[in-house]
Amino acid sequence: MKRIEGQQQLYYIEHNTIQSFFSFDISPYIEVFEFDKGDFIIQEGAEPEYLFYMVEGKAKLYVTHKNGKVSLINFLTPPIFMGEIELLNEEKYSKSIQTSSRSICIGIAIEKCKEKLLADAHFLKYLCIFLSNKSTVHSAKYTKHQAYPLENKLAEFILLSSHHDIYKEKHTEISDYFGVSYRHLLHTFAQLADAGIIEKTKMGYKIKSKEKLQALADEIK
Amino acid sequence: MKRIEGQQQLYYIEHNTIQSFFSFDISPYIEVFEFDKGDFIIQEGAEPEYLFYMVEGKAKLYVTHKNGKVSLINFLTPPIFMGEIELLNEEKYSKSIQTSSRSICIGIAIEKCKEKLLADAHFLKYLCIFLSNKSTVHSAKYTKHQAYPLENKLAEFILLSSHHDIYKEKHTEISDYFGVSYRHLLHTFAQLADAGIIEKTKMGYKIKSKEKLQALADEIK
DNA sequence: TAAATAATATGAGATATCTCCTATTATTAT
DNA sequence: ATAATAATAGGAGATATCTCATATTATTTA
Repeated sequence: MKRIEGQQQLYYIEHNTIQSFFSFDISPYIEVFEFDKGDFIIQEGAEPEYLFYMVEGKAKLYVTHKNGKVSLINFLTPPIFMGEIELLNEEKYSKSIQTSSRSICIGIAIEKCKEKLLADAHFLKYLCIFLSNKSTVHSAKYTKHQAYPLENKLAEFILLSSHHDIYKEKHTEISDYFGVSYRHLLHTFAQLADAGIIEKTKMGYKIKSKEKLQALADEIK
Repeated sequence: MKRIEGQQQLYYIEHNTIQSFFSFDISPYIEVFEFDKGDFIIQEGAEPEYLFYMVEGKAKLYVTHKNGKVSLINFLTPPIFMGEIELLNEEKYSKSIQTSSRSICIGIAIEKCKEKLLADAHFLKYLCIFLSNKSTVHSAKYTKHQAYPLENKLAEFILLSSHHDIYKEKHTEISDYFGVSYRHLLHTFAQLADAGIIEKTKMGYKIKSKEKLQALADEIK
């Protein structure tokens, strides 16, 4: 992680709509950070210092369980706020956020302007909408995940994350995301391949029948 | 469902802190409703009319899946806002809320004061905190549920919902809540009974070993 | 460039959970 | 009070998913 300053810092601030969320001048309170691939933006248990707004890159939200199991809760893509929960409550970070590619985040120093933020109706309204959407998406995902077997959820996911009919995500990551074992994920891929719906190639999995994949995905609400 | 008016209406308004969430006089916009056991406060697909604040009673939040399966997402207990998501976004209700006992809700007519609400920093701050807590709880529940077998989650639930070491919830409801089949829930109860941890009586299940139950629950993060 | 680490792959057997079926007992509505 | 409906109960067999073990192949790091 490193601070970005000067000309480059200005670039990121001006090319993003960060100011539009606030009704006061936010510039005195912001810093721009660059995170390398694999860096942690936020670490479970650490003291919150910044409200982050990711403008470039890709990250993953994790939680660690007592039994050592790690759950990948979500993929985070810009533009997105991170650490807003800790802004609202006096708590340490309860989850980790790790980049999966080089990322740029605008950081708003919490200590310096928490009070201003929490009195700004414009910002709060935006934050409410953000939180409520998050809650909707989350709740949909949750009910889905408990009501359908992996085959259906995977079909939906393959359709969403493939490019030009090629799927090439990391199995280790995706098994975490779905909260299933690596082994079972592979089983399910093999199952889809056996049914002639996808095919394994050097490049990744090739979608052979979008219709059948869609039919499986459509069984989900 | 029936409107409560006059003296009784005043009672409910004054004995609750509803005014404290707003920085303007909310009284012109509110009505008090009484719902009988089993009534729907909110129905999936209906047009949002009120932001509800439940002050008495008990309710359940449901979603219906395409495949007909119904998931009990949560138990709602006062004081709690309901329909706040639909206040923030232009959407129909996406879930149903059904009372499980006679309930009293204060309803705030959305149409009449949506704009005032969304400009009130005091209310918005409270709503942000409410939404963020909801999100935290929800996310904890979600990751828990996908990382542990029913036995552990049930142990935790029995400890939480028993009174004087007697557990007596409806199996049908609880199997929905955990998103498992009724059959499997019974299996798991039988399993705990076989292990001598609980015992079935006419009154409900009696906890024989709080320690063992706690040990099972403690395996969860 | 060798060694270490992470990701992929697959077999075998165990466990958690599901569906379908069939009875019995409470509760609710006519 | 009777019929209808909802809740409880448990058997049997299927399926989804897990754990553990073991190789092979990429990718990263010293």
